[in-house]
Amino acid sequence: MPIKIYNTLSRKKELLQPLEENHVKLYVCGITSYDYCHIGHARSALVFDMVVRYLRYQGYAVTFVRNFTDVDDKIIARAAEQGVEPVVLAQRFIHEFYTDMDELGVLRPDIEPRATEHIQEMISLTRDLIDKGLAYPAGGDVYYRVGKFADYGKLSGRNLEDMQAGARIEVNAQKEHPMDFALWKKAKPGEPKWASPWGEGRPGWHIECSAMSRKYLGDAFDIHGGGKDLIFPHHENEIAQSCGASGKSFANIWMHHGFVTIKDEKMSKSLGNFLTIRDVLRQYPAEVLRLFIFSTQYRNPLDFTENALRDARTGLDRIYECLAMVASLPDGREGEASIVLKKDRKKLLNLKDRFDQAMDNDFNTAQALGFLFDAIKVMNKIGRLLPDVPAAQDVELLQSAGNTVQEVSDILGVAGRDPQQYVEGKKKKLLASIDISEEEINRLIRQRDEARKKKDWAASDVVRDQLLAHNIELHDGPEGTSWDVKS
RNA sequence: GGCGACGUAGCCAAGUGGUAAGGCAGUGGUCUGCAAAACCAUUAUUCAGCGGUUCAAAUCCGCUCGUCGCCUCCA
Repeated sequence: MPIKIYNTLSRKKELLQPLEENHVKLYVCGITSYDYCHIGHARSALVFDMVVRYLRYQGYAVTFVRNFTDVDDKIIARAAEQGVEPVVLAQRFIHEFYTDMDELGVLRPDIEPRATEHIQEMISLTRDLIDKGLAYPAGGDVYYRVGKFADYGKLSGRNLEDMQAGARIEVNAQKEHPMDFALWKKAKPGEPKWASPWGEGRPGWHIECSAMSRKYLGDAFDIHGGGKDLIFPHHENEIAQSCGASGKSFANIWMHHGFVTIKDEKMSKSLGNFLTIRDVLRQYPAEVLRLFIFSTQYRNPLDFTENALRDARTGLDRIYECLAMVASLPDGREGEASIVLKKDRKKLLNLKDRFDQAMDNDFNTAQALGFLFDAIKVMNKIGRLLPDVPAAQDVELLQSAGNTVQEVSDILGVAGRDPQQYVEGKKKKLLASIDISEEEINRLIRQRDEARKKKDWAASDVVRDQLLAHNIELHDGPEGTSWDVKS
């Protein structure tokens, strides 16, 4: 099945047709490492993690490059505040980033280039642009001449005139045009600097992605991704640089994911409404966060609420509980009649196809999850209806559906733990949170049983309420009374 | 001011021309001494509003209202 991806450049869904047969080359803009990462960064990492996993599952070889911006104004400013060297600060937060990514179970990209290790490539790209008349040095800086690049504004759907009308850009006397942007910045005292044909300085932000994507993926590659906020100016400028220098096309498909919002407003440092990844991970396991992120299609905004996270946790429990049920199924017997309805059997057999279809349609994880939960509902129903000696074909159906659930969950990076251990582990964790011993619970249950035998319901209910006060709930079943910690 | 996205049940969210997936919550049922839990079933004559195109529209077109984003560093 062909995979369709929404391309920001054409504003349409397009067929993924890799330049190289069966090999997808993907470049994603990574973080500027000067602080802990927030949930928005987690969405970016998780979305592309899912994309890479899905493409590989569909048989593509994927070369995935994601950079680190480790020299930049914000890093320099923050380092100065803290009285450390910028490189030290950048290195520290790259380390913190890895801690978060590992906790989230994000697969490492194949190549993770750092800006400071590619200064020569940036200088040479800048020189190419000057040679072509697309850039000019001015007072130790080098600027890109946007007016010379005909397609400038094509990605973000703007033109130079409109942008100037509402521009809040400080006028820089050195620039020929207010929208010209820096490829190279002259060093100020005390800042990190490298030698260049234009004097000591450091690269501009946009040039690093052009230089590093060219080095590792070539002039043209398949997919370039990032958050919607990078469309302008970052990606627009990358296109101007890369296409300008190579005279060829650059990335074929531009993928941009939506923001994480809080109370429907973009999460950002300036608004002060951001949550770091570790803030959230303290309260919810990574798999819950993943399920939350994938509960909406990647291009839509995603509002962060306690309620949404709780829903995600309930959903994760459902997946694990279903898988645990399948794992504890008895052996079936050949020749027994099936109790499974034809339409339910079909639903289970079609799960993989439906999942793939949703994912092929611009990675519609929300729809894919809908199909997954639909199948789980059917599996639970069958599991409950199954007689003590079930038909072999019914057991096989559930086991095969369980395998499919496991397989598609892996693509989303959820349900990676042993389901029976998960269910037990959850119980243990709840057990640790109660203030009563198991002996005491069992003693009270025996006491209640005595009362119940005498049909002394009042006394029986007193015990039940007593246990409930300790968050213990009782289940009276045909085989006696069991108990659970209320979640 | 320019450009763009979005508006589907109490909440979240699919659906992109053929008569509204899924989840959470709610309601009913099974079970129970009564409960709880679990499971089963069920929940939008209707898709912000108004017009238009069409045999047929949540889906296409136009206008209105509302929300958000980009135009400055930002995932």
